[in-house]
Amino acid sequence: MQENYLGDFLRNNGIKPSFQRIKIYEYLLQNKEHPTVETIYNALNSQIPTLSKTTVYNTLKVFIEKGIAMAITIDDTEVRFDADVKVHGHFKCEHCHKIYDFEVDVESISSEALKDFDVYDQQMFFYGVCKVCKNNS
Amino acid sequence: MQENYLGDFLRNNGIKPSFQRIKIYEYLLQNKEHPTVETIYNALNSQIPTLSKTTVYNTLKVFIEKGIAMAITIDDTEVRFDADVKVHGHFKCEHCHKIYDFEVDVESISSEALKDFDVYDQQMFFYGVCKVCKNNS
DNA sequence: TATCAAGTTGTAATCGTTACAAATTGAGAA
DNA sequence: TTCTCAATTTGTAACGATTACAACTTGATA
Repeated sequence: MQENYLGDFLRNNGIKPSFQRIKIYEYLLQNKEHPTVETIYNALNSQIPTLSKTTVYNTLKVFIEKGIAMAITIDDTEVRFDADVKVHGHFKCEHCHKIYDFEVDVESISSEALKDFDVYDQQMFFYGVCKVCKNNS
Repeated sequence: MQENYLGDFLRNNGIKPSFQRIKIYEYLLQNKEHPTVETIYNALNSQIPTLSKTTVYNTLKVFIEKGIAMAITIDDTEVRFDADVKVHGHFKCEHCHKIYDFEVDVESISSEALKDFDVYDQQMFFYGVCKVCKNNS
């Protein structure tokens, strides 16, 4: 998890490993609660005082293009980001607003109706009340 | 599909059936390609010259609260709307930008990880290239 | 050390959405 | 019918996340 390792990882994915890019990717790896641009920017601004929010936007865009991160639009007022790019579902608790990951059996979803379609990406967003909030009410 | 029928339907769902609300709901029923606010507004503005875009926003919000429509945020640059509120998936073709509905076996998705969660809503967004665009390239 | 492309930064612009106050509508009461 | 009041509609202004853009900085290479 050192910067060398991250630098190599970025390079292997066709991304020139600048200091900002390494730090942003490192943040995504260490903070799996699907942070927003705002959250990432605020968290890193203390380490990188010159950081620009535009850089955060640019960098996440590069990560997504290169396939090492993905955007989670589970809430239409904010875009969140996730360094876990394997197919999995997201559950948003409407009470505590926390977002949970959950496993999905990909095969079982692929519908007969899509058999002649090329599917490159899948997003599954569930909404409701999580176990913790259910028990506390 | 007359206005009387729609009026009763809205009333039965706790929505006072104004002229604007009937027309907007009627539009959703007749145009199943998941229109945006902009599209709905432009389409109805000729029939209802005094229509305000705010009314379209307000009305769709009411429809969603009362459960007779849902928002489709398959693309983070535009919110689309659908009067079909039963659980189903949406596929967006990145080539022609058309959005297809597809059936989903709800039971097969509900994950073990969510067994103690209350799930009120489910969205499934798939992205790729549709059959038509595949064959044309 | 010079060069130049790539990356970063800050500001301004964009645009979908929401807030808000005024105008309109419509149902029930008098 | 006319009055009243709450609900609905309307238009404008404000908001805020994101993007455009131009200037500045960085770092690899010659």
